Amino acid sequence: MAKERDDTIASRISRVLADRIIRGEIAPDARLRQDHIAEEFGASHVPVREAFRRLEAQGLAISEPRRGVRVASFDLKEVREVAEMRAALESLALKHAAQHLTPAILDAAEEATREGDAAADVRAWEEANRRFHRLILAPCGMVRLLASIDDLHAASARFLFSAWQSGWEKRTDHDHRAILAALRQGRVDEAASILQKHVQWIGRAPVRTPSGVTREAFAIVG
Amino acid sequence: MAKERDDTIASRISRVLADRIIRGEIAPDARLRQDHIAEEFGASHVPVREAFRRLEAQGLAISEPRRGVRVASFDLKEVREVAEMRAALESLALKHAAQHLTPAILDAAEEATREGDAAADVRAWEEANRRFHRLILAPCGMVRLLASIDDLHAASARFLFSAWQSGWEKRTDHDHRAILAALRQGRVDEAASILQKHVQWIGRAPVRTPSGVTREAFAIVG
DNA sequence: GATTAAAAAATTATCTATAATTTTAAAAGG
DNA sequence: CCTTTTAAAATTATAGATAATTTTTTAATC
Repeated sequence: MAKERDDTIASRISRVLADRIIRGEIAPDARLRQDHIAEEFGASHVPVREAFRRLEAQGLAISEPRRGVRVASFDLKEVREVAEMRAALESLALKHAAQHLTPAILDAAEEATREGDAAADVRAWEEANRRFHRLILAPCGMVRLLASIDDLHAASARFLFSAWQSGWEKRTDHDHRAILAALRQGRVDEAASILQKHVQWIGRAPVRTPSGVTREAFAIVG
Repeated sequence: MAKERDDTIASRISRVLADRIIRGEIAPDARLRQDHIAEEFGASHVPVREAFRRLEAQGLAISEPRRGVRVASFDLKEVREVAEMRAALESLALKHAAQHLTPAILDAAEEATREGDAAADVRAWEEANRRFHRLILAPCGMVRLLASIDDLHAASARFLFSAWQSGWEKRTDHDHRAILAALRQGRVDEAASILQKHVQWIGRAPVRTPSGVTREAFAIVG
């Protein structure tokens, strides 16, 4: 088994912290204390601080000089912002990816859609959904664009896990199928157009806060 | 004058290095040696390493574990990629900014256009051009989107300075004026459409390499 | 009892020092 | 003379220590 990756301690810490923030294990506005994290990972704070800079760049943490780092908070406005950015960038990526899509890739994407439909919880659905998008977009081969889209997907997942802490109901993803159908027939613009609307669909879910109040939470569900 | 900003040594170093990379003072693929940089700034390598992580996130540097950091190289493909990303994101920003644009802002943008037309060298033109774009886009108030656009502008500037090391010729920016005219008349979609084509316009310039060979360089000139 | 002031504790930002790795230079062999 | 091997220098990555700042706690005052 691959025990040691060729990566640094800092990148490992940033990956684990990013994951925790996305999954909501660390709450928005919670402080990220470098010494505590360093101790947990059996490292010094130097790599921890480097990890912080990366989380900052990904929009997952906010750093204030001399006052430390805290988990970035978010609101409906930012959910909308991420949705629109995803719509713009993913449709761009799809237009370039289209010509490189093979039947095998489209089949894999269809399989991912089926897995998403069958998913029993949010986490499984998110994984399958992200895989679908990655599959049809990656062939564009635009490194920078794909990196930006990945960061936006991380933000999306965070919104989603925050809104649907529990109670996921299965549903058939008609958009994904319509996108695949259009791509199979070479109707690229139509596929991009469906994708654009698809990722802008914002779902609502009731959320019980610790204080017992029930408020409404929003998230991108595409 | 403001002697000390409320920011950290790491952010100061990252800003200075970013500037140098953008201006082409440090060549693509050149190694960034942490101890040397630390010494130059009278600091230790801890803040230097933090600065590296930020440059990495901005796409200005590439880090390979245990092998150090080097200035990111780029090619025509990436110039195109950045142009397309800018087209997608800037038109999105403009659509949202439009409703918040005031006559004062549009006048300031027109002034920036005039300054760009009158610019004697690339650097002055780039500064004015970036100001124009910032002015008409910032009112969208979408923090994340604007941050992404800023990073893309940095990349654009780098391409530009690399291509036009010398020999800038003045030209009247008809696109900027057409965009302003459309915005003044409330024709937002038309303005966004012109902007979209505008930033995808890729200019060509002959460049003499150190070895004496003359090749063609490409850059976004919008 | 709430508010302000002072002291203590915790935390950040940075530097100096050390081990591990990579790059460069030199030497040996074909 | 070119290739491979070995040794030296440079460089990265990390740890441990220290000064400065912020936060928390405790005490004092209104």
